[in-house]
Amino acid sequence: MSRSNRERTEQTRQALIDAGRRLFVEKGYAETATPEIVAAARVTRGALYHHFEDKRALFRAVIECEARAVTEAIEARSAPYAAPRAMLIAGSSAYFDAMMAQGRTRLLLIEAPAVLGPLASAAIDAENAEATLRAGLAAMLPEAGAMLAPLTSLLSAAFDRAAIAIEAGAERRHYEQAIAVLLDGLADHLRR
Amino acid sequence: MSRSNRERTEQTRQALIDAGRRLFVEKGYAETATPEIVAAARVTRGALYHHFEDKRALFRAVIECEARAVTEAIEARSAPYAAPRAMLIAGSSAYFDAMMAQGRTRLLLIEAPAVLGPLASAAIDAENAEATLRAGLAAMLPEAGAMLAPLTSLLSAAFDRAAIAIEAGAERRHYEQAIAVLLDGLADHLRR
DNA sequence: TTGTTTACATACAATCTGTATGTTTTTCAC
DNA sequence: GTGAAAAACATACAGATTGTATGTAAACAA
Repeated sequence: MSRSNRERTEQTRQALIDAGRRLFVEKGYAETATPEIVAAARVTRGALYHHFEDKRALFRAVIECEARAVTEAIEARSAPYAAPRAMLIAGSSAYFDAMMAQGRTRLLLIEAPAVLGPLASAAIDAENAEATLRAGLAAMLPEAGAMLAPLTSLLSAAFDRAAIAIEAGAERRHYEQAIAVLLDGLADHLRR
Repeated sequence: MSRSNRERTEQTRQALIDAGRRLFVEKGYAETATPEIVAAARVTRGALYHHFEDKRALFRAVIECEARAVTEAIEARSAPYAAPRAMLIAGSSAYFDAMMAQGRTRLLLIEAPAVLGPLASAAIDAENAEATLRAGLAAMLPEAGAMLAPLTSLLSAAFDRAAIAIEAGAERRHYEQAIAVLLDGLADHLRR
């Protein structure tokens, strides 16, 4: 059975990304060795280094994949709503759901900033989940003005921390309430 | 010149912590090799592994040192005030000042969670800077009730993100304003 | 069909980590 | 003060890892 080059590449890359994801989640980036990854993906290290510049590049591919998945989940669930506040509530709920996928908080919020650097990691976030939040806040808080960007950033951090806490076993309801209080307080306060 | 064992230990440990700090800040934990650290500290690897169980233990010592320094700075600057809100404002300003020490955001907020794990890292925070914040919030928001812990956690995350953004070049004033708005909104909102 | 490019496979060099095993100072009991 | 014991290193080593260099086979293009 002969595969075209495009097929081979696609399948090999995907196998590496899948295996990498599993192992990075399970043991973290630093403790996962490339021989282990390629064994799980049923390829050789030669294939890995042919398709990715180095181990970090594979990790980056995994991260971009995950970030995209989260964004899509959020947008799908907040799209049905028109009112800014309803969109934000639905979006935040979708965010928490999406982040419950095995190990996502670890990958996106803990490992990625350390491995890719805070700037690269922030850039990936900014063009994904954070973009949705920013749009929602802009609609809900037209009076925010120059503070929109900082507020988006701070609230995004709050969401992230909540996701980590929930994954660590905290009561999700409490954190969703706290987020809602934060948002409503903001809306109240800026409206004067 | 003969040193007592206590002196020897103290000096060697400190030299390792200082050198480690410098290199971990400069190149990150993963890219810093122990031969490099001991060379900078003018000791041998034998000394390193005599005083610390492994490379991670040295890193943990560095982190605990930094976290303590931040806490002390915050407490020193918020102690003079009595009113909760004034304490929080002074404390947050002190926090940003303290976090401007070269590389502290990288060490405490980026590397530590990845190297020590989010739980260990959170535990260190909880008994340091976050404890002060929690006390301040409890005084400022007596009606928070069961939401005090989650709110503390979320606001702490906001502070951290702000520190990272400021280190990355963002306008500090904007972020301090945004934090103030968040806090005041919270106070407003919970007061009904 | 044949030359070239792509997609791997294998072998290798350079490091790095933690450990095991020496050696030299302190310390402590007498 | 001295000798034993423990602490504080120093050195050597085993195992493992990363990225690269080089070799091969399969697809593609002319």
